[in-house]
Amino acid sequence: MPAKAPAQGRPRLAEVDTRIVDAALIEMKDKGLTNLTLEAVAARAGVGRPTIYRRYSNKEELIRAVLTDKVPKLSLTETSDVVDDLVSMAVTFADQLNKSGLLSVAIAAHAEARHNPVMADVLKTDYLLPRSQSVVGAIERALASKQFVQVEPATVRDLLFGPLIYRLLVVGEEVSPFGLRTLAETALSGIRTPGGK
Amino acid sequence: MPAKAPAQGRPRLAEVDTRIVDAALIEMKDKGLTNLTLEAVAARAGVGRPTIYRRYSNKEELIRAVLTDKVPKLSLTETSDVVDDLVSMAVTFADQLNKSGLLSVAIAAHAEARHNPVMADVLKTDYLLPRSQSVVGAIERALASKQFVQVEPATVRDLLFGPLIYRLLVVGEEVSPFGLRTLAETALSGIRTPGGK
Amino acid sequence: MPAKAPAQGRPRLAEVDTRIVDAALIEMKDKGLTNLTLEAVAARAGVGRPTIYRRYSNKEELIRAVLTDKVPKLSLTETSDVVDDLVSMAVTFADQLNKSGLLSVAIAAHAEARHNPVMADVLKTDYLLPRSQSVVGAIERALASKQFVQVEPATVRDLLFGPLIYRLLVVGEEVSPFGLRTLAETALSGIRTPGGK
Amino acid sequence: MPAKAPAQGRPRLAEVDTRIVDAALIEMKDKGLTNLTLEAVAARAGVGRPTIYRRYSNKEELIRAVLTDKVPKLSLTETSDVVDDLVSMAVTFADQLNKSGLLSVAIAAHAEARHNPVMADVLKTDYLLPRSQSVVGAIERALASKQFVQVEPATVRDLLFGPLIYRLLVVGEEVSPFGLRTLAETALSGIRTPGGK
DNA sequence: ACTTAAGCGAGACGGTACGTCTGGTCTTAAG
DNA sequence: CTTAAGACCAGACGTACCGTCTCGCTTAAGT
Repeated sequence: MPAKAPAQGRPRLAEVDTRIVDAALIEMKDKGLTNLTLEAVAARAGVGRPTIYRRYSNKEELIRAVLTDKVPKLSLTETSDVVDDLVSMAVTFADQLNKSGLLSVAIAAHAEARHNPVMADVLKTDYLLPRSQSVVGAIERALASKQFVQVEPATVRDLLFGPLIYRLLVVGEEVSPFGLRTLAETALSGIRTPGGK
Repeated sequence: MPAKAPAQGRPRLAEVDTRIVDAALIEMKDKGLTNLTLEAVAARAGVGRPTIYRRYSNKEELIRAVLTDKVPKLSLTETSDVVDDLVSMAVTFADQLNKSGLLSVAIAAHAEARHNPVMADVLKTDYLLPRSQSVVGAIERALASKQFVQVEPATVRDLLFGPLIYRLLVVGEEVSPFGLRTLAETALSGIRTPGGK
Repeated sequence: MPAKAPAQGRPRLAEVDTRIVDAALIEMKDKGLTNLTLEAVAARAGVGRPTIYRRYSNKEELIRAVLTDKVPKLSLTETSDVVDDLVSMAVTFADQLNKSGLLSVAIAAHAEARHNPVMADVLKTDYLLPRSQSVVGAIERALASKQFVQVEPATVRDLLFGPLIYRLLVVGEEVSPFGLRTLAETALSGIRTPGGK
Repeated sequence: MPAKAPAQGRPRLAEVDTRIVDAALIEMKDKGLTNLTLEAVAARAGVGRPTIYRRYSNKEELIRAVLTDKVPKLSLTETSDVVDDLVSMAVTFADQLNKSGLLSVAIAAHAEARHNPVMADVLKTDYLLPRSQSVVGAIERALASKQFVQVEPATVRDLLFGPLIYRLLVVGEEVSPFGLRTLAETALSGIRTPGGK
């Protein structure tokens, strides 16, 4: 979300907002976070550099906006099988993240966050927090319905997302959604209660 | 490994090699890959910038050298319990990687590799390949001894490392080796054969 | 004269132009053309290095600007005595050139021009051409008024400036304007018509 | 003249001396003093850079050597006409200097000397001093024989060399020895005694 | 309808880092 | 001790971006 415009004067063009974020996304996918230049973003968006800075006070803020706007939401379809809901959510998310080209951006942002408090805050506030709602809810529902043996919710989260992200990151592009689903199911199989459906 | 020096003329000082790589490691941990400057590396190493370029033709090559030299080797202790060997190896590796500050460097390198064929090659050649030997060997031994149900070796790898890396990356610093071990064991529990010790 | 700024965008600060050329002049006098560094010019002018390159694409262009802006014009006072006008002009010019510290710069530029077509063009276009107007005019007036025996204008020019420049160059700093005047008059005495006033 | 070699050990190759100075001369003519690099001299001479530094402690010393070795001596042919001897000497010298390509080197050295005491000393000691012997002698003989009106010897020198050097420097390459002679004779004509031959 | 505050593209500005080149010094192996 | 080769530190080169700052112009909202 860009910094908000003052009330007076000419209003900002909404179209410019989207041109900037779209251009930034393409540039990130092309060049990576390291080699991302606002100059190229501005050129691709057909915009002056100050027009970007008017909205985002620095590169981090722009990255934040891209992550916020473009990373897929976690879509939770609630069926009778709680565990299957979890798996579907995680697989869909990982696959979309990978296909959209944002996987590497998100991962690079996490790495950057280690040395960069601003980026850490960006991630926590705009990336993880809004997404953890769905995940934690679904996990707690699964735990409550005794689908899982007694484990920490964080453990479920790590078993669910860890292998998916790791495989996508290490292997590269070509991973089928089916393979991902199998992997996620296998990862969770160790903590499923024997009687669970 | 730096570009090799010619046979003739004054030989390169080995000490300079190590000063450069050590300084680079510290700078990476301090600033992150994105904000790594060879100027700062040179200053910290007490070396002229051209002396770095004599060894590494660009930033990527230097990062390659750091990853090659400084990322811990996978130390495999062979006991009677093959699965425990695997877990120990992975936990030790992940913990060392995290504690040494190289986790974020390695992860950022993976993200970078998505857009940068040179970096992709660096990772494949100098990072993954030499380490996969031990892992693949141990996994195949575990499979052969029927400790695991019949799965792809890659699945074992992803279940083993995925959750560990994911947790360290997402959570941040403070994860105890004990917590890591529990996580890894839980991840593998789903593919262990019932009768296996 | 700096490369002209585009019409659009923020206009260049005229003050920066003068700060750069003034700083360059001081540096040239201090260090000589050989040891002139744009880094030092930029520092003295309180300006970033790219700001200089925006105006002058290289060192030669900057030197051209200094020669164009700072070398004294030939001031011709027209009295009844045409020859005295010539002498005054030459002596004043040589003395100012020497005192301003630009003598060595101009001479070094001439030497450089032997190997450097760009510099040769700089000299011809910005240094000699605009100054030759006055000289040629005055010489032709002197020839027309029969003050001189019949000689080439170029001969007059060389007799007039040659000894002055040579003395200043070879001897060094301390030459009085009076000595210069005597020298110039002596040089021309050989071509003056006997009856001439 | 290079710094003298120690008595002990392997003697220096005399051939290396000449290869260096010859290469330096060619490079100077090609590139000018400003762009002269010892690297290029060494390469052209087929010699290591330290081999040059062993003989000449810096660039100035090498230039000194070239000026000393390669600038033509003033050859004074003593005939009955003292003034004609002077003119011949000056014209021959200027013409050779020009044709050898060393004119610009010598001039650049003079300009450099303004800011560089070492170069000033080089010129005074190795260039001007050994040559002024002949000139001063010839001038004093001319003065003694009443060929000239009473003037300073320095004035004669400046009238003689000034116009020649100036013309060669300003005009460029194509000046005939005959034109030079005429110019020199004209310059001196103003101080010749009426009765002189 | 007219003022006014801000948006906008372009590009200047002081900096910082890049990757390269040279200067003068030093170190090696071979002679 | 000399030689050719080449490493070493230092520092300048010309270029690319950064984040900020004007400029001339356009565009709404509020008088």
